[in-house]
Amino acid sequence: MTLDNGRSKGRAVIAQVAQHAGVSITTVSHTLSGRRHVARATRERVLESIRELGYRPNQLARGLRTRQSLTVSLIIPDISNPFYPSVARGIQDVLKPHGYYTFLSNSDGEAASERLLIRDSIDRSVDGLIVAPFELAISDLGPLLNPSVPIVVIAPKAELPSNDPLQFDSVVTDDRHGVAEATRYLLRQGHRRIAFANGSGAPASERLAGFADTMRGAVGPFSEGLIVATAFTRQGGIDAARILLERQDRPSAIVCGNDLMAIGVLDVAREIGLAVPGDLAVIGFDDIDAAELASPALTTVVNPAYALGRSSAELLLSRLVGDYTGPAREVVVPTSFVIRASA
Amino acid sequence: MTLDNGRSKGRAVIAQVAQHAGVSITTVSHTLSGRRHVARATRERVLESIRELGYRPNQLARGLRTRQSLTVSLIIPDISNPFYPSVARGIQDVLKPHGYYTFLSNSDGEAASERLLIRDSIDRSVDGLIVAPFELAISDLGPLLNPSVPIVVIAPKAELPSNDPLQFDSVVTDDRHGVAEATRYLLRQGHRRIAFANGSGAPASERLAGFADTMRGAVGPFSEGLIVATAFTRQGGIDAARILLERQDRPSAIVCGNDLMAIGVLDVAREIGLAVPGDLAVIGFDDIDAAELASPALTTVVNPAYALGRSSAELLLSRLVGDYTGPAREVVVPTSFVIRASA
DNA sequence: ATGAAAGCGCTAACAC
DNA sequence: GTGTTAGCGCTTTCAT
Repeated sequence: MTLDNGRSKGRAVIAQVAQHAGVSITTVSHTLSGRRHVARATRERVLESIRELGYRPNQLARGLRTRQSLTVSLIIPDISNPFYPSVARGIQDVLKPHGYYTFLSNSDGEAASERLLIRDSIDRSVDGLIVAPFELAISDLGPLLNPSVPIVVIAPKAELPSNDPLQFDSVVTDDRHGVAEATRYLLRQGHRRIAFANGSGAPASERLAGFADTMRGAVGPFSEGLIVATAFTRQGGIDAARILLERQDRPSAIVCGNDLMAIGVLDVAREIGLAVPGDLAVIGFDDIDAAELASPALTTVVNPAYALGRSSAELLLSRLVGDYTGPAREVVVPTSFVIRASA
Repeated sequence: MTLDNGRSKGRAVIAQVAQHAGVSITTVSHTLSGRRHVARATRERVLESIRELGYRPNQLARGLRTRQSLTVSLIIPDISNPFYPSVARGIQDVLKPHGYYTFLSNSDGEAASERLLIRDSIDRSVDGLIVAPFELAISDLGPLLNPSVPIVVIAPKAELPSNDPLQFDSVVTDDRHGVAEATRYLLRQGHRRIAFANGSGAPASERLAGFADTMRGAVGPFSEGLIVATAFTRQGGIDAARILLERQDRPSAIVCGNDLMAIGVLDVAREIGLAVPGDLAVIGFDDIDAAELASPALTTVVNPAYALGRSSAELLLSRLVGDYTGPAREVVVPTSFVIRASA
């Protein structure tokens, strides 16, 4: 017998429903999908069988057949970094209502890992990808995307050579502008010896540029020693602060690559007895929840994580549901600047 | 022609590899899986074809056939709640090395949503589930799990009627004990009017019990008014504090259902000019990153999120790889108590 | 208004 | 050591 009917245990499959209702598999399929008319009486009967058997369609099988898995993959550096949960939430809030499930993977910012995760995701037939690359250059993405699955990248607004066109949909924040605004604020307060505590990876360069551009414009060439790069973590901030604050001519203000680093800077300021903002002004980036909680509360550039998530998902969705097939788009999500107590 | 060969675009499939290498599909499959010996020369040829065509097996098809999707579903209330990212990270850190991908879904703590997500996950043929139920009672899970897919629940240690046995693998924290410890600490400091600001949902009852038990033991029956239940959020803490601190005989200490609430309590203490811990001692629960950052830094019960994640994934994994098929297990992850500045 | 049958891309008996 | 073939559970031509 070809049909494993009467399998009393386990999930019912479509063939059992068909037999139970006395119709063909095709008819069951169509009463479910509504893609073809089914006589009222037949439909009722099928529906009743479905209920009785507790039938639920197997999405794997469906996906194999339709080439649509209703699945999306989100690849970020680390969900433990408080910036990303909101991004993830924003994405899911727009995707879930459309029936998409989301794979979440942490790349730890390693290029090899990012590459692997993209490949693996595609192997799993995801319908789309949202990637926040950290080490991987955007130009590296192309070759990985052989079968053209839509991807949107979340990144700092890139200073891309204007000759090569946008390759992928992307949602970007104007990190450069955000840091510039923060730096100008400090300048206006009269600070002149301002340092920049940077992390590494994708977000680092634009943030640095925003700082360096502004400083050069205002005070001319400035000491290289005022720029130090560690990591985008609290410890990174601690390390950077130790270096910066040991200088004989220590800075009166430090702009940080992100809030986590700023919190680290606050740690060492407290440790060595520097009053913030009296002796040292500190500015962060991101505006994670903890920024407001730090003492003093962090003055920071807000990186709208949730909005970033939503926008990227909307971009992706427009391709998934097929109402957009045009060239790559870039949506810029504006940053803003929030003045609290640390500067 | 049955075989869609020469499809110059898109992904190569196994049949193309087979043809290119001049072998059968079976042989390709076996050189990949290693589940049957393939002559060295043949294998080399196949491998070369695979490389040349850039072939990658379709995991959906594989999953359909093998009934193993290498996929796990994680259902939590909200990834934006700072407690959960570490849980998620812990899970992924143990699952990913074994090839499992993780679906992440937010239930927002609604029973209907939790139920739906479990069903949908199963429809997608996940190999296992990890659920942190908020509204859904554990006993509600049974019916949803018709085809026995392994599930592990992350929950506060339940006071289950000792007659009915454990139904599912679970990893629990001894919330009751944790809160009791915190309460005893306050008692030892001489506090007598101690209030409890609770949230709602699964974690609420055990935490309350830990408080109430201890209080009754120490000071006898105490005013019901000292217990208020709002929500496990910062705003919930604010609401609770307003109620509690308006009393003519306001408490000298408040134990909170979680850190977010404690932070909210701190907000109103500051607002109405109460010194913490001088005028009011505050204790939280969870020890999220922000707890240390709050001012004053929160004295709190540490709920080891990352360990919870790891343990639950290990429990699940033991069933997935099939070396455990016994009865449901419960692993208790101990809480600890960290004394900082708020109490 | 409904069915038969082909096949999505793969694995695994069952041959030889 | 390798190939043939029958599915996994579904959707979708193509018939009638």
